[in-house]
Amino acid sequence: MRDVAQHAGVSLSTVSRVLRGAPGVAPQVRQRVQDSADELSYVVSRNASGLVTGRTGRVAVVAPTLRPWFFGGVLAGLGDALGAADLDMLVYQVGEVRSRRGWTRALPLRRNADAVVTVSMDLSEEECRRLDDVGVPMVLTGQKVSGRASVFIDDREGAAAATRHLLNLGHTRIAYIGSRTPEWFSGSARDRLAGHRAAMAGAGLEPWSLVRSPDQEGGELAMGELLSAAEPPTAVLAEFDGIAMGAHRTLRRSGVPVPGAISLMGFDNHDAASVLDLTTVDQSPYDTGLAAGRLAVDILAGTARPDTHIEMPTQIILRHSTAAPRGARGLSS
Amino acid sequence: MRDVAQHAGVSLSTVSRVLRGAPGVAPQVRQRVQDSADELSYVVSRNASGLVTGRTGRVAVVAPTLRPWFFGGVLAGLGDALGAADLDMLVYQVGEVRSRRGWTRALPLRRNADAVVTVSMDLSEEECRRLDDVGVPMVLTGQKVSGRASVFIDDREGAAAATRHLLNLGHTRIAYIGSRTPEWFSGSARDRLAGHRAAMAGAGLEPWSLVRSPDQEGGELAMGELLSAAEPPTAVLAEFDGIAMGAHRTLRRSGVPVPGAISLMGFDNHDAASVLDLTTVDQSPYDTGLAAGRLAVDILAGTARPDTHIEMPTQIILRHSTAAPRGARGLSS
DNA sequence: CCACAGCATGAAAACGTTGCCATCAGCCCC
DNA sequence: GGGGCTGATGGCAACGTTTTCATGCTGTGG
Repeated sequence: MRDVAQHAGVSLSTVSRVLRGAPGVAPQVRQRVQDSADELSYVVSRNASGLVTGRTGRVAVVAPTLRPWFFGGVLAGLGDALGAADLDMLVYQVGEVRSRRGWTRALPLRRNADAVVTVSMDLSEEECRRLDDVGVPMVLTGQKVSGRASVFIDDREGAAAATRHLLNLGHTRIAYIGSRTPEWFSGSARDRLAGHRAAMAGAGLEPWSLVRSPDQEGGELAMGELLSAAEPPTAVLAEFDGIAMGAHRTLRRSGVPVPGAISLMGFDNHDAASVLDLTTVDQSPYDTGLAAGRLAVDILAGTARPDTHIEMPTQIILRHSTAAPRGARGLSS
Repeated sequence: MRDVAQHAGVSLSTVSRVLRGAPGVAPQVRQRVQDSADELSYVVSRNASGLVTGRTGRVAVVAPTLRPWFFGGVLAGLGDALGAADLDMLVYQVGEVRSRRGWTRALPLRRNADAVVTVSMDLSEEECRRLDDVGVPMVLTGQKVSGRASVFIDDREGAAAATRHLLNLGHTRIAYIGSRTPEWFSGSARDRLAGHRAAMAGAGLEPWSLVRSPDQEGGELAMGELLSAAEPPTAVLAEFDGIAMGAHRTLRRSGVPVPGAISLMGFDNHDAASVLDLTTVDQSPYDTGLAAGRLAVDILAGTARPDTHIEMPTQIILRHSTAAPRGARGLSS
């Protein structure tokens, strides 16, 4: 910066003003400084400016993992929203050791980010409070916590709608394949199961749910089990597309026609759902990320309240993996 | 930090030494300072320390987009590798406007990151040179540029091996579906096509390749075209799994059995490839990211040369979408 | 018993910016 | 024509660290 000042023949203060776009600089001088900066291809160090302003120009994004397709979409949305506000995006993967190191890892954020966005972290109340200690605004995605900025979908209603779709087609023997890890039953897994159960209860039917590992294999195994039941289901709703894909695989291998003998439905609208012609509940991770990013920006700007809740829409995507059960003549009503 | 010093009853210097793990502090004092820091849940500001050391503790990751599954894997690997070295990961999406803003966006990195990792950016020589101006070490992934640290797979050989697999099964009418956007023919697209052509030439066969848009739809359309040829192919190799999935969809809709009538092969081992039982060429984006992250760390530490090349392995994953053509009795030899 | 080495510790400068205050010039109005 | 106002500009302290250098203390060898 000193070099630029010298090159333009002005003081440090003036260069700083120009580069910050602050007022109080003659247009002519402003231009000259701008040119000098460009010529020396100079950019301000966020480090130094952050030191004095207290703002870092960075937003931390915390996710349990980055591998699944879902997170790429969210990150893309976040990146676009934050980039538009000239904020940089710091990405942290806290991994499965969250219970032990989770809050420790949160600390490095302390004065190194202006805001924190969590992605599908499924934080407990206590963890939320611990993050509050970091002292920066926080936006949660994938979960809804009262009093805190959240961007989420209505998992409960999504699963209920999916179930109603199957019910309306005339199915009565409907099974649900859910997931949980040995130590973790995620909030969205809980909500989807609850939504399914509520819809079943609404139709006066007994729920029939299996819980397996949250991956394709879980779906494969669960479907195998369902196929060997005394009276197999005529429709299956999976907690998410990955499970549905596993189930689909078992069905294909067993020669069970979909939707001929069994209707299959997923949740999330995974990239590959269209390949399998899988009926599913669509949600857009990109839009979720975009909304969360914008919310973070607005909270920082003071134009949004730090307890804003944004519900993202879900929508049933009808493809060809669901149909009326054999022998039915249409809507059950 | 001052608070910690006061709390522990020592000077700022000592606190700094302890927190940096620098030698020259009595074990007893070290412990006391550590405890104070923990109690006040204090962490150093990377901003301030970077200001004086010149190191930012951050590595910038630049990708054209973050949406596709591939990038999530790379980011996960990078995050793990960088996190292990206590480096933070800054993620930038430069988008499709790369031609215009590409080098402009590179500038903000100037003194805000210790190293730059590009992911599948397919940089030209000139763009590389422009990035050199940033003045920090740079690691390229998804492309091989001599004289610069690169992590890549051998796309050419992967495609050649895939082609040989089909040849060995006895196929002779093999089509290749490649991709390009109106303005962009990526390096890996070029290499895979070249590898396929070389293998075909090695077998004394004429290549038969189509080029479409780089998505499922491109695959669907191309497959439609192939099916209406005078003599359709008995095997199809797609540049990547997304295209193969599109092709698979067309085949399914047309009632063409796979691999009964047509063998289909992809590239990349997409999450969903296993669902379709698609034979494909495996590469691990996670491992690529991990290797690139470690390489960046090593270059920063001075233990790796900044022109190191790392070739990641590819491997053919045999599933059930490829088989000998009808009427063949086995290996062609 | 003295000199000196070696180690633990503290003091202060420096890093690159911003923000406040002072200065200065030009202008308007009385 | 002078006083006060406005707007442009420069000087300087401060931000929170690291790093260098100085200082004091302890133990050791001559």
